[in-house]
Amino acid sequence: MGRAPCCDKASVKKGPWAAEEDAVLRAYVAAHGTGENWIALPRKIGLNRCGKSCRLRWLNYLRPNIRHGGFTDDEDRLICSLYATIGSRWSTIAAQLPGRTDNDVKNYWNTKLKRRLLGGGRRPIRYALSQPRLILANPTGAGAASSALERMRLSVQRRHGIPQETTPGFTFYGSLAAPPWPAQQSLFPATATNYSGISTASAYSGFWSHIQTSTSSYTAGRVSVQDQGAGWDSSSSGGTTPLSSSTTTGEAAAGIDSSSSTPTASSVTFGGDMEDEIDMLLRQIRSFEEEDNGQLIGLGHAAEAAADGSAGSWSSCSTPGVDSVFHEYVQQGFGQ
DNA sequence: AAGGCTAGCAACCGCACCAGA
DNA sequence: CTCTGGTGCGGTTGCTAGCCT
Repeated sequence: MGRAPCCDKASVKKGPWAAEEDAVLRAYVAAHGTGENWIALPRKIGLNRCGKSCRLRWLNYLRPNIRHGGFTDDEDRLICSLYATIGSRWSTIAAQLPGRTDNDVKNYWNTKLKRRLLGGGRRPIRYALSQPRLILANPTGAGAASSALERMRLSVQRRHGIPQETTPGFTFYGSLAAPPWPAQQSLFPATATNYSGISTASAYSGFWSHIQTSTSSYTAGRVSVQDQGAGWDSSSSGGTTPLSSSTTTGEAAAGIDSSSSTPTASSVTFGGDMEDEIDMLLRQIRSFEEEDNGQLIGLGHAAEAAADGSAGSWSSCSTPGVDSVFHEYVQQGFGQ
């Protein structure tokens, strides 16, 4: 049984807001604030709009100190870094950018940054790329090379010298001879959920769960990671993987259209709690930064550099201060 | 000049979370 | 404890201006 709609969709006005509507909403919020019920607000002020639409209009457009467009290089880098770290948590990313809204950041990422860094996308690029595009050696499916996820994954694979798997799917995780981060070093006091209870496999899958667009096939794969990761201790991570399960089909790596499902909070978390997750992410960041300061593992030839630039290298968008951003994020109560 | 195509962006949709009844 | 309704969030869609052929 579905829940009742918040308003009568058939009777409320949709589409672009008129200047008069903006003025009415702005005047009301200026006088009464936003503490009241958004659902009841439009009726109260005589707007034939859905309450959610009013809220969205206010947050994304009418709110004071909103900035539109003109993203700076620093903002670009911060968005890239945070996206690489926490995935598509646009509200969290936007919280680090004063005056920016999650919608703005999301649109900016989807229309500019993603294309710039990863190439490809829903719509073809008309302009020439400054660097050659990476051609996947393993085009297992029609969309394999165009998947942003795959590009990110390949980027990290290259960074860590992980050979491309001929088997599609999540075997990437299992192919790690050793986790790419230092030994466990929790930033948090002991909690009910002990970090040591989480395998490197599930930790890594947790990291990727933030970057991966949520597809139905991926969700199936992730579930298998969770289910099986519990029994996969670090001592077994160098060998065969429990991830090459029947749920990881070629589709999982083939760049399935992300429109097939709506990601949810529960679908982007893993078997640990929030603190575990943040802890793991911080170590991941540190690991990347240590690599940047030292030598890249297993990348010895010039072709990699060219490929890196075209397929989405973290180094091209990492921000030195991302660690502090995350500390701040944690201190602020995980962005709340 | 006109039609087609694309990028950019505003807005909508649907789901999950959470608080209060 | 369960249910209900409001809110927040991320993904997707649709519109429009501008560019290209």
